[in-house]
Amino acid sequence: MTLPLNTILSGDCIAMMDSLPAKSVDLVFADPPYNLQLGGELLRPNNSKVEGVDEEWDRFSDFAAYDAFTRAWLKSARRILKDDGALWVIGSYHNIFRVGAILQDLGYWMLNDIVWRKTNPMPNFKGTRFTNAHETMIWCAKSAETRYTFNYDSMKALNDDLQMRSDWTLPLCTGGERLKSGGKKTHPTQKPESLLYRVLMASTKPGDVVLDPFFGTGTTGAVAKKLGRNFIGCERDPEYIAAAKERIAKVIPVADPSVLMAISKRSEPRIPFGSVLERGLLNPGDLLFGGTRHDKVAKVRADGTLITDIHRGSIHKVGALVQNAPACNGWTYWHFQAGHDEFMPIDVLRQKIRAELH
Amino acid sequence: MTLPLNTILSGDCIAMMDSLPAKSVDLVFADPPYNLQLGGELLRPNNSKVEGVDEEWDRFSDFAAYDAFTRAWLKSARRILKDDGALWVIGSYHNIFRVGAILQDLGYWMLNDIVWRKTNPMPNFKGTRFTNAHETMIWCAKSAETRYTFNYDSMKALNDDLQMRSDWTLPLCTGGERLKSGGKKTHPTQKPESLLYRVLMASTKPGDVVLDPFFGTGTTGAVAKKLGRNFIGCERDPEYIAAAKERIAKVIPVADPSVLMAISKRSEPRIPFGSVLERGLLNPGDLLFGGTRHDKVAKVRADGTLITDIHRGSIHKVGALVQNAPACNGWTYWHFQAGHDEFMPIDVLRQKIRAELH
DNA sequence: GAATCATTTGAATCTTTAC
DNA sequence: GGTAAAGATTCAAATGATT
Repeated sequence: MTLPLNTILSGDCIAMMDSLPAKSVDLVFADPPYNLQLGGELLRPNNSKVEGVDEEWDRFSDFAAYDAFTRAWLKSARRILKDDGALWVIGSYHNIFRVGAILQDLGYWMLNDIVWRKTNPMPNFKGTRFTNAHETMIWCAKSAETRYTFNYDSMKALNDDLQMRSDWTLPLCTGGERLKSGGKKTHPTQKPESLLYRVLMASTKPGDVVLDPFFGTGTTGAVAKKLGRNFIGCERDPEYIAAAKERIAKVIPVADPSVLMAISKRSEPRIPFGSVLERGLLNPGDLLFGGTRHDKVAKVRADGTLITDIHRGSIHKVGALVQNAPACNGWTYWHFQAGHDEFMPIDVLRQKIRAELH
Repeated sequence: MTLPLNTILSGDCIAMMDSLPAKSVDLVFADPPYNLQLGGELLRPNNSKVEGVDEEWDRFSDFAAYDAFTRAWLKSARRILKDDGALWVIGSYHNIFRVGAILQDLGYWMLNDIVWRKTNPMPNFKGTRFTNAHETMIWCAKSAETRYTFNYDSMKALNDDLQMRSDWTLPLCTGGERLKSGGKKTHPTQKPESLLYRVLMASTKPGDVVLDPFFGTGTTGAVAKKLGRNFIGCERDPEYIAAAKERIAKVIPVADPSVLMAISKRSEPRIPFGSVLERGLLNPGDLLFGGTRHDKVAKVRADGTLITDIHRGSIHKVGALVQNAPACNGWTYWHFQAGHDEFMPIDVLRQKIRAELH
C-alpha cells in the first residue's frame, strides 16, 4: 500500500490511522481536543451542584472518557510511527497532564516538554488567576531505546547560535494568517505557522512524512508543504477540510531544496586521520602540538598513530592521555605549525579533504 | 490539638501529615522527588563531571511505585487543607504529568500551571535535545467548588502593573543563597527564594499556615518567616533539618513586604534572525543584499543562516566575511528587496517582531 | 583597589559507529 | 548481542586568580 501523501483523510483519526501501514510515518504532530469536562458538567440539570461521592464518580467518569480517547489515538499513532519516528502533542493544563501520563504509560519516551509562551495571550478578565499565557507541547520518541531526529545545528542557528531552549516565545495566530469565513474565525484554535515551522525544522528531514490526526484547518500541512515535507491529515469536519485544502493549495514550497538541508558535523562523512597522511597534507615524522601554549608535543607515525615519549595511539587516545582527561577530540586538540608562530588545528586538513569530496 | 507552627517535623511526610488535624492548613507547597532516573555519568565538553541527582530519595522502581507514592501524599495533604486552602507542586517533565493527572483524579481543581523559566539553566551538553530551561508548577484549589486566595493586585504590582502571567522568569539558586557544607551543596535541588516569594505573595495572607511536605533545606520556611506566614515542614533527613533550622533562624521578618518587591526590569528582548523566517517575514531561499550598491548577495536558508558561493553562517558572520571586515551588524547591513528598486534593512523586520512583544 | 581573565557550576532521563 | 574506539559537545552567572 502506498501512503496517501499530501492528502486529508476524511473521518475519525483512529480509524484512519488504523488503515495505514505500520511503521510508515516519520512524525506525528497532534493538537487534540482539550478536556471536555469543564463547566456545566459539574451541575445537574436542575442546576444544583454535584457533591460528595457523586461528584467524584462523575468527575472520574469524565476523565476516564478523555483518558480512553487519548489512549486510543496515541496507540494508533504509535503503530504507524517508524521506529525512529517521534510524536508531538500540544495542550493546556486541562488535558496535557493526562496526555503526558498516558504517553509514558504507553512506552513513549519524553525528550522535552516545550512551553509555547504567547506574546499576546488573552488576559484574565476577572482577575481571578494568573494570565494563562502559555501552552505546553510534549516531544517524545517512540521508546527509550529508539533513535529520533533532532536537527541540533538548525535549532542553534535559528536562535542566533545559542542552543534552543525549551521555552519558545511566539505570537498567537492572528491577522492575515488567521482563516476567516463570513467574518468569523474558521477554527477556534488555529495554531500559528511559526510554531509548526520550528517543530518541523527541529524534528524532521526534507521528504519526511508528517501525520496530523487532528488536522483542523491544516497548519501542519501548510508548513510541511512550505518546508518540503510530506503531510497526511485526518479530519472529521468537512468545513475544516475545505478550508485546509484551499489554504494549502496556495502555499508555495521553497524552490531551492539546498536551503532546507540541515548542516551538521554529525552527518558529515568520517575521515580517518590516516587520509591526511595519504594525501600528503602531513608527513610521517611531523610534529603536532597540543595545549593552550602548544607545549604538548607528539610525533606523527606513518600508520596515522601519534607517539610521545610515553604514549602511543590514535590522535584521540594520545590527546586524552597527555591531558590526563577521560576523552579528547584529537581533531580540535592537536595543531600543526603553519608558520613561524602560527598553529592551526588539524581539523582544517580534514575540512580540506571533505571539501574535495563534494 | 494545636498546630506545631514554625517547626520541622522529623519523619515521613505522610505519617506527619496524618498526625495533624483535618482542615488546618492554608497552603501546601510541595517539591517532591522528580523520579529523574538518570543513567551513567555525564561529562561537560571540558570533561568535568556533572553532579547529577542520585540521592536515595529520588529512586523509584517504576511509574506505578511513583504514582502510588504521589497519590498517598496528595491524599494526606488534601485532608489537612482547609476548604479554602490551595496546593502547589513543582516538577519537571519526568514527573509532573503523573502528578497533574493524579491531582485531577483526587478532586483537586487546577487554577494555573506556572512555568518557571530559568535565566541560567544547565545547557544540554551533548546537543541531543532542547535545553531543559524550565520547570512546571501546578497551582490548584481543594476542589472546583471551593474558594482560594489570590492576591491579584499584589501580583500586578510585582509585575509593573501588568497582570502576572503564567510564565515566571527567575534565576536558579546560586551564589550566597545556595547552602553549602564542606564546599559542596547541602541539597542537590535547593529552590530559589524568589520563587517561593512569588508563590506565597500570590496565594497566602499574612498569618496563614504553609505546610511543605518535602522541606529539604527550608526555602519555604525561610520565605514564610520573612513574609509573616507560619510554616510547618516535614523532612526525613537530619542533615537537611539541621541546615534548615540554622538558615531559618537567621531570617529577619520584614514589616512591609512591599519593600521586597524589587523586580528586575526586563531588558529589550533579543530577537534571533530565525524568528523572521518562522514568522514568514522572509522565506527560505530569499535573497539579501549588502553593500552601498547592494552588490553583495546572500541566500537565506531555512535555519536562519546565510549562504553565498563561498561563505556560510549567521547574518553577522557572513556580513563580515563578504566585506572582509572583522565584524558586522547583520541587521543593518543586509537588505531585502521591498519593491522594484527599493531595498530595506532587515532590521525593520526585527522591529516588527519587537512591537508584537509589547 | 579596580579591572580583566579564568574557573566553576546548575533537578540531565545527554553519542554513534565499527567490529 | 556486547565492547571498544571515534569523535561531538555548553550558557549564564558567580567566584577566584591575575594584572
